[in-house]
Amino acid sequence: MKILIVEDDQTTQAYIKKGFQEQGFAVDIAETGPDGLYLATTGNYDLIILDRMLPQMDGLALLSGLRAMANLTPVIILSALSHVDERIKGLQAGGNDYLAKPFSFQELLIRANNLIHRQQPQLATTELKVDNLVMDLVGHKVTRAGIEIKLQPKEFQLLRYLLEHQGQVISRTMLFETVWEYHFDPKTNVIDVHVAKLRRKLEKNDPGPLIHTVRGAGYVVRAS
Amino acid sequence: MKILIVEDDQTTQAYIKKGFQEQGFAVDIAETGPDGLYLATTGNYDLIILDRMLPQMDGLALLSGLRAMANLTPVIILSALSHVDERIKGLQAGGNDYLAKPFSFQELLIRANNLIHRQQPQLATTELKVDNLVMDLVGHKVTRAGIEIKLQPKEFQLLRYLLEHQGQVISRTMLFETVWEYHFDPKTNVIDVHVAKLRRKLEKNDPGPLIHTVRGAGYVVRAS
DNA sequence: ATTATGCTGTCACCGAGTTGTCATAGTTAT
DNA sequence: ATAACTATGACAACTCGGTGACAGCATAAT
Repeated sequence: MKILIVEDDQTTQAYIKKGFQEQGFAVDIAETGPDGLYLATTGNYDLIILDRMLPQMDGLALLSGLRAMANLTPVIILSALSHVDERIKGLQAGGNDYLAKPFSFQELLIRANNLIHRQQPQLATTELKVDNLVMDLVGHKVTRAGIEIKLQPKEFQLLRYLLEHQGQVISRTMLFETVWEYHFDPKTNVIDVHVAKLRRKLEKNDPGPLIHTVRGAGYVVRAS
Repeated sequence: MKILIVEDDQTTQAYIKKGFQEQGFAVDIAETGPDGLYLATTGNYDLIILDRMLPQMDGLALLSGLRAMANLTPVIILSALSHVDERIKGLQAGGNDYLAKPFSFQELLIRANNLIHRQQPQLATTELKVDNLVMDLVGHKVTRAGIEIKLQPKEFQLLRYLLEHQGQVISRTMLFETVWEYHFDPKTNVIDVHVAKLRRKLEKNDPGPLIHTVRGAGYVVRAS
């Protein structure tokens, strides 16, 4: 995945760049409108993040130009101008989304992923740990105290998500969204069932519980 | 934090409601446009989530009506119509954000938090404190002077609400509305009972009282 | 094509954990 | 002193999560 950031402010630029790189994106930068337009038309990007106010050229002019060339790369507009009229102008110029500054990187990332149609950002991590449990994401292997534990795919995904958020209580809603990709309440106890199976496997050789139930809220993974 | 969901589809409605409740929001529901408008104008909400297509009344009509009454509560519009023109219409009618269905709850939550905590995006609180008591909302853990205190779900909710309003006297009516979701006078002393249990747990290791009774009015949390 | 195997989800039941009721005791204000 | 309000212990009712058995599906092997 390759994205282009068109932004003259050094701080913002660095902030976004670093964030996306950590998520495994290839990032190019343009600091001026003309540079941006040139790269955008030649670079074959999956996404363009465009600052509204640029030296030499308004971001929206760049965008209009790009669309005039029938280039349909998704564009997220960043701007300090958050008023409705401005947002409308941004969308009318061909922007796919409009984010007012200051924004959180997490939000930008979600919107970016939405536009790229990517489900799960690539994580930089290759191993997840808690207590004596190790999850090797690359080798798809889980071991506890050195003993390998065979997990089924769903169990693996589930454990992965819980480990990625260890210490946080994860609600069933969150699990349905991310692991099952259900975007409604399915009125079922699949999660409970899978958690039960996971627990049995994880606690077979070492009875220390890792997945804790938080009644009325969800589950947490933590060492204690 | 109190939000209103105006949505006729039962599934979506239940899904969003549950999700927000898990995050500690108080949630009201309206299924029709007129109901929604009535609640929206009288309920003093922090956020309204509005379905675009409602029986009897277009969601946008509701929104226009609301804005015409100078009500500025942030509104997120949900809609199956994702085309730019539709999004523009939504923003023009006074919407603060526009989310196309199907959407993920996490995205909705982020946008909701952004609108509610506009001044400091993404710094939604994750910890509440008073004196030597710390409530970790993400990990669902409560500690006093470093010692963990185990709370039952209702006790947790109750304490959370009190801490979110520390220094303010909270009436039983308010607690019934937000923590118990009773919208009438239930003629019971559940609250007293739960406060008593809470106090016992909180004061087990450090007798300094945190929850103070205000005779005839309710309870306050403060350090002294 | 048929069979075998393994994975995922459904369901019903059980029991632990949680919550509310009530009776009684204690406290405060007038 | 009395009335109104609040605290609390014991218990009953209920709710939610855990679990085993099984069904449906997909994939791989024959």
